[in-house]
Amino acid sequence: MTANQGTKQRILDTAERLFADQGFGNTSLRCLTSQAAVNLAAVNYHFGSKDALIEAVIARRLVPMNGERLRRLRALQGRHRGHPVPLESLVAAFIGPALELSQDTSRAGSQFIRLLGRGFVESPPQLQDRLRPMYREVIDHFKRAFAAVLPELSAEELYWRLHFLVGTLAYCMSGADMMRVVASSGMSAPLDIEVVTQRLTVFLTAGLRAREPVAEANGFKRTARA
Amino acid sequence: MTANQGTKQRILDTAERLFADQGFGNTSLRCLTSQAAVNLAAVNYHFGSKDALIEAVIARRLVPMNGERLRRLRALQGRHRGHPVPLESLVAAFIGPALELSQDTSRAGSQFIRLLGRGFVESPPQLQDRLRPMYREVIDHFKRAFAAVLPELSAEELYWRLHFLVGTLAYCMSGADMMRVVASSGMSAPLDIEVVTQRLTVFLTAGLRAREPVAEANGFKRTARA
DNA sequence: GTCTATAGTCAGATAGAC
DNA sequence: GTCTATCTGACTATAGAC
Repeated sequence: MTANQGTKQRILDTAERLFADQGFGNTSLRCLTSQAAVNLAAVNYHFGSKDALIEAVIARRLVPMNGERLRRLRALQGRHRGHPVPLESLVAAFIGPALELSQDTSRAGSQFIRLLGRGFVESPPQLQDRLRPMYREVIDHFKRAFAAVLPELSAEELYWRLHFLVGTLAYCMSGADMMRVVASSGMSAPLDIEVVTQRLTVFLTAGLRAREPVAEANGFKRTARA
Repeated sequence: MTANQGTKQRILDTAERLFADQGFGNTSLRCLTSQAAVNLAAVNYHFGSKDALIEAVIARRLVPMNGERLRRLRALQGRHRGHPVPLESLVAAFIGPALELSQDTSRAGSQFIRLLGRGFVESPPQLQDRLRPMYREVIDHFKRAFAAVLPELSAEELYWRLHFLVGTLAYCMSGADMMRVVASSGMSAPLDIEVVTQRLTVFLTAGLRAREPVAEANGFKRTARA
C-alpha cells in the first residue's frame, strides 16, 4: 500500500483514457499496462480482473458525481423550503456535475464523461447490474423532485420525460457526434462546458415543461398523481 | 445467387439480432454462424470480413430509413409550398421512420433500432467513417428545414439543438435504459411505438422551440442567419 | 456454394522467481 | 508488490476438398 499507490493510480488513469477513447472491449490489458508503464500482471493483482477494473474506473468518478448531484439537490430544497424547486434549477443540478467533469483537466476527468456514456450502452449486462445501484439514489430523489414541480404530468409521462432527459445527457457525454457530418457548415467554437450546460438546460427545461399530449387511441391509463 | 439467398439472408437476420443484443465486438462469427445454421466460413465468403458484415447489416435498414425520412420531408414541403414546415411535423418526420422500425415484427427490424444506436457509439472509428455519408443527406436537408422554421435561433444554437435531438433519439433507440432503476415504481405498460413517438415529438418540439439563452460571458458570436 | 480443418493472432489470467 | 514466462482459450480468416 505504499509504492502500490502509484501503480494503481496510473492504471486507473490510463484505463480511464483508453476506455473513453476506444471503448472497453477494444482496449486490451496489454496495451493498457504498457501505456501505464506497469506490468501486465499488475491489473489482475490489484483489481482481480479486467471487468473489476472497468467497474473501479467508473465508480471512482460516478460515486462522487452522484454525491454532488444529491448535495446540490438538498441545497436547492433547503433554499425553497416547502415549495417545489424550480424546474430549471433541478435540471442544472442534475446535468451540471456530469458535464463539469469535462473541465477537470488536471486529471483525466475530461475523458470520463465519454466513458460514463459508454458505461450503460457498451458494457456487459453483468456490469450494468453492478452500475445501476450507483444511480438508484440519485434517480429516486430527483424523480420525486421533478414530480413535485411538474404535478400536471402523469406518472407515465414523467417517466418518459426523465428517460429523454437522461438520454440527451448520455449522448452528449458519449461524444458520439453524428452531427459532425454538418460540422463543416460553420461550427468551429471549442467546447465550452458552461455554454453547453446552459444550452442543454434550456432545451431540457422546455421539453420537460411541455404540455402532456392527450392520451388517446392507446392503452395507457392516465394515472393521477397527488 | 440461388441457394445463396437463404444463407445471406439468414446471416444478416441473425447478425442483426445478435449485434443488437450483445454489441458488435461481443458477437463472434462462431456464435453467429452456428445460430444462423450456416457454415463458419460463409460470412467471409459472402461478405469478405466481419467489419463488412457489420456495415451490410446497418446499411440494409439505414438506407431505406433515411430514404423514408427524406420522402416525408419532401411531402411536407410540398404540402406547405413557400412556407416553412411546422416544427412538430419536422420532428415527427425525422424520428418516425426510426422508431417505426421497432414495429417491424416480421423481420428482425425490432432489434435494429437498438443496433442503430450502437452504430455510432460502439463501432470502430473506421466504420463510423463509412456510416457518416449515409446520414449526410438527411441531416443536410433537415437542418435547412429546421433553420427555416426556427429563424430566431443562431447557427450555433441550432447546431446544438439538433445535436440534442439526435442524442435523445439515439438513446431511445439504443435501449440502454438507465431508468429501469425506477421501473419498479409503477411502470409496466408494454412499449407502444406510437405513444413513444408522440411523447418524444412533444418533448423535442418544446425543447427546439425554447427561447435561446442570451449569450454572455462566453466567446460565442451570435451569428445572424437569413 | 458449402464444408472441414487449421493457420495465425491475440486475448485474459496465473504460477512462481525475485 | 513486481516481474517474466507461459497457459488456455477464443477469435478472424483462409486454404483446399467436395
